[in-house]
Amino acid sequence: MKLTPTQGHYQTQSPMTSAHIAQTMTLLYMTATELLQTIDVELSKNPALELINERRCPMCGRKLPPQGPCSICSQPKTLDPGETIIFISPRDDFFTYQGSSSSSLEDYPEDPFASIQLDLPTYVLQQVAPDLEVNEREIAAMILTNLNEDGFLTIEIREICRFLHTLPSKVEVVLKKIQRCDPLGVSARSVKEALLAQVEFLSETTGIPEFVRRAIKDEFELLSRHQYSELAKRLGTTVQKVKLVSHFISENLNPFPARANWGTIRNPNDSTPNVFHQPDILINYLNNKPGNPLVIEIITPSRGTLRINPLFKHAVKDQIGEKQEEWKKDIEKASLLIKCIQQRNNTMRQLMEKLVATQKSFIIHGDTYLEPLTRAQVAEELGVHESTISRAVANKTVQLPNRKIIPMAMFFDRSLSARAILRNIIANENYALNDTEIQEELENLGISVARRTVAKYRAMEGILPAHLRRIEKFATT
DNA sequence: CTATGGCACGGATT
DNA sequence: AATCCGTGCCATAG
Repeated sequence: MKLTPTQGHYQTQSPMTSAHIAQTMTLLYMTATELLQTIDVELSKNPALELINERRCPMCGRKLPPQGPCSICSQPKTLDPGETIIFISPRDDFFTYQGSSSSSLEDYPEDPFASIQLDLPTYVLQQVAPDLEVNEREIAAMILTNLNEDGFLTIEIREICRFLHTLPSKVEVVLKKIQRCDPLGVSARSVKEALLAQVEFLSETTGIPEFVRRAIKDEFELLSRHQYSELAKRLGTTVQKVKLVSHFISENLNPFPARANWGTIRNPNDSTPNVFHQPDILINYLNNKPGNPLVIEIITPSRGTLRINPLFKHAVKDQIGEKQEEWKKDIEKASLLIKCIQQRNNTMRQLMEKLVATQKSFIIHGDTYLEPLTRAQVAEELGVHESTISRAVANKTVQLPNRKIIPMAMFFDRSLSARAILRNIIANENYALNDTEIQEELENLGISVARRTVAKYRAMEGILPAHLRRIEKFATT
């Protein structure tokens, strides 16, 4: 692994040991959430490692103001001068960050091709409709028309009551029904409520670890800050168990019901719930204004800055014999961890630079603009091994400016844009085109795929074959 | 007879 | 070495 000359930054790069490389690799695999957990583990068992309550830039180590990125390291650079701001962002507020939520979806440029998808209210309505009493319908309608883009209810229950002349208890009933629909927890009034709704639903089919409910219900604040020891105390249990709880939550629950992956294919009979982890990368427009440069925020979890405890380091000298050896090892391990985290940040940033440079229009304009890209290409351009990129991409998610959360691997999807165009062709067809005709149409647009492949794409998008579309879309009996 | 889906093969990707 | 993806061939449903 070699350093690229473009990195004019200040990391002190000492020669790498094999242990260093190995650990960097494992850290790369981890999502932000997992990384936080390993750091916590390390902190608790390694006395040489210390967390100081001070914001510092993870790249260069400068002190930072309470908010915002490092002014030096976030300078737009190299590939894309003046266009993209990219920085590593230390955060601790895991379940609560959401960028600034003021902007609504309408503000964003539409993908001219990606036009046909159900909007959230319709999609949910289709699911609840069979379960609703007649007099519950208008309540449901009102709830569903007052959701924001994350799927939260933006209106007070009593307002609904006043408007529809009904009882709060009635509204609650409908609300409960809606919350059981596909973006599980949709129509909740807070992250907390959304999570609880999801727990309720899951508990019917699978087991829920103990304390999960209580942790969310009563100690949500502590939970979202990952303050395990305090949490354990309050719940009257061990830190171990609390970690299990936290892990369960991040694996199985989604704090923002409608934000995950909305608008891609969704298969009603596919039982895997629409759950994604917290994003590891946030992409936004500067000041949330479309048209502004992109701001890439790479999340690195921390409540402060990690460093080697100077007192401990000092104390080593006074120790003798075995004890000293042991302590030295601790220091070594601690500094290794810190270096590896830096390395991880560095790799992630380089990767994102490349990714944004090539996939910018995808990020801004949507699926159809995805450029074909392989991990191998990126690896070569960055001069790192393929597996490094694979690891960096695996299991991570990215939140786009339109606030959808997508798996990072989507940047490498070979057929996404072809499928998006296919969707569009079918949306605009005048009669039900068969697969061969679609294939020709795609050929005209410069996409050559086999007829058989068209069928596959169609299936992936959940689009019916021609003869069935004829009945459904064009009522030609 | 035509349109589509299943299975399996081979090359690319991870 | 394992997996994914596009494709061709063939069976079958309409």
